[in-house]
Amino acid sequence: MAGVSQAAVSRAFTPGGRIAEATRAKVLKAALALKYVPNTIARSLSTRRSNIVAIVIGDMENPFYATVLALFSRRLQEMGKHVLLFTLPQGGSVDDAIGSVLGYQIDGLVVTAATISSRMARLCVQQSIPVVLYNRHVPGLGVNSVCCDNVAGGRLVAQTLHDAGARSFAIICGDASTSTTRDRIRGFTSELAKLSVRAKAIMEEGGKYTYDGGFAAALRLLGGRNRPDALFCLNDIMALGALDAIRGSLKLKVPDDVMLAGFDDIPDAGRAAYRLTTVRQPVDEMVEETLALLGLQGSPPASKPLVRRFPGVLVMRDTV
Amino acid sequence: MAGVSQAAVSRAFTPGGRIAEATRAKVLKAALALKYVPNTIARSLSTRRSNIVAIVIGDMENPFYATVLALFSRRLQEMGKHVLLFTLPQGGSVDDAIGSVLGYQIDGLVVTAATISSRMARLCVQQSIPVVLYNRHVPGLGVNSVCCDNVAGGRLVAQTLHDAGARSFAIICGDASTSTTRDRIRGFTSELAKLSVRAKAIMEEGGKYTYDGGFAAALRLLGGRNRPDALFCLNDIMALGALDAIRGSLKLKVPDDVMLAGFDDIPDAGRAAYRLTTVRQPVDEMVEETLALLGLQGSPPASKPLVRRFPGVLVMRDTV
DNA sequence: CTGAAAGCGCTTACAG
DNA sequence: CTGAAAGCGCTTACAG
Repeated sequence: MAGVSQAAVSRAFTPGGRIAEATRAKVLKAALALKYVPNTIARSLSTRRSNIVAIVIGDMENPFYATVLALFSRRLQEMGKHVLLFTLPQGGSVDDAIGSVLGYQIDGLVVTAATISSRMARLCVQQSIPVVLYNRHVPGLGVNSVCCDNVAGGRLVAQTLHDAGARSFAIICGDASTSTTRDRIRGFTSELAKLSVRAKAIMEEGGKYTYDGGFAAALRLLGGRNRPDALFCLNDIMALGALDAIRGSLKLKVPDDVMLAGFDDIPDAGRAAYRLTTVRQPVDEMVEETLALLGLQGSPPASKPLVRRFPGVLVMRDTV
Repeated sequence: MAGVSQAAVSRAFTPGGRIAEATRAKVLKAALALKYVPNTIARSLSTRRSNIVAIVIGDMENPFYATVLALFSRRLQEMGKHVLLFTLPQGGSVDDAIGSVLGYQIDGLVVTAATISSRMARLCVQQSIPVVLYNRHVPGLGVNSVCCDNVAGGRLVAQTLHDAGARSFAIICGDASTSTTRDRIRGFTSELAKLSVRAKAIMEEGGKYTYDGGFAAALRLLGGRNRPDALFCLNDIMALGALDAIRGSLKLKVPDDVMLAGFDDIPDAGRAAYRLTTVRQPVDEMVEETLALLGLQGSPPASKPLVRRFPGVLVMRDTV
């Protein structure tokens, strides 16, 4: 209809393509009339780049990751990338979800609230797909990591609680196999050790990193006698559950009867109903760094696997 | 390496492909050794199906849509589909986001918390891409809709509030141009009219469908004299904001000083800190119906645009 | 600036 | 059950 070659049409749709303005105009006009839309799939096959970044989210129930997803999505779209989303069933394996995605010639892979097997990591490296683990670090996996400095965050909480007068403590934790869990606990307990709090004065309960888990853990921890002065919830969503249990079911006062701190700083945490003292993760910077490691910010993707840690900042509110 | 043709390899990777088990085994073994993964892009080009469903989310800040997204994502993955995610910048146009996606030969498009232009709708129809508007209805657009029965939901709230003794009312609403907004208001006011509440006894304030908007609207509505007996917040996230404003800033008691109801039933609504009376949307059924309309549930996609409305159910909690 | 042609990596009638 | 070959709809050196 425009009377030009296939190559010319291709150039007309390529930003910066070597084509006369007049020709481009003709092509675009015809395209409009014909409602022609270039086939992205064919383009990808030809160029060997899909313009797709895959994001795996391990825990969509946690508002923290919903926020992170929204951020990634917005930035990636601004950069002209498309995002392929994978959510994991509770305890589901990333490998299953990802296996199929390797065929997409994706430009990058970000994995949050989950890890990948070393086999999968090797496959990605081999296909030279840059991958970054967001909020998790697995030494020796050979992929990039972007994390909050969880050890330092744990220390911060310990200091804060101790400064506020707490001398006996409990931790409500989640999946103990993750680096996130271990690092936050380590920072917390090692700092308390420095402050000469004996390890046996620190209880521990599992809260599954969920609201309900935090709720139940608080009940177990504070229901009997021998109540600790302060609770460190390893993430905010568990802290909300704990707070609701403490105030609603246990009828205790926070921070008078028991103090409590979380980690993440999700939107809920700052609201009047909770006003949770917590450690804020600098998510904006962390997202940007992730994009950089993916090679999406001008500079090429890291050749050696890098791990970036960002300091969290303590947000003082009303639960300590 | 397996000593077979390209066609045989293809068949080996096709579930139900006509190939001898022994041959398939040979191919798979070689593939493993070579770390070969079939190129999905090429496959799509060849079959003209991408196995991709695109989801557009207008408002990722609202936990309700995060929940909906999680549901869609899970179900779609179970069905072997991949999901391409588009999030809209505040007030951003779907058309921009979607324009590029038409090239993906997607199997379907679901649009939530947003609408598409009639031009875009026509393009989709023309490319025979099934589209369903989730939680929105635009008469004459020519695409499917899956909605909560918002008019009936509004009525339900009106009855509930009136039964509880309220005689003067206020609505905290969002974007007035959406069907969702109009329908909920219409149901609410028409039911009140039946109960002989005069329209002028119903105030209205904008809350932008956000927490902060609801918070500010509650302040405006209840800050002065002439306080209404009850508030209908058109969605839950605004209701949470309103509740926090009422209890935290205005120091009023709910439901004694003022009653309040929301819409959606997001996870927060049921928690001890809020215990919000609201209308629950039957999201599971709505998601399944959406998938069915997309032609993903065995039956083919609807040939005529359909609109499905699902009744919401009133969840009585502590704010009425 | 423009076009002819090869090639991206699959799938799938068609024969055998 | 298996293979040779055409075709999916683009892009991109290569010539001109």
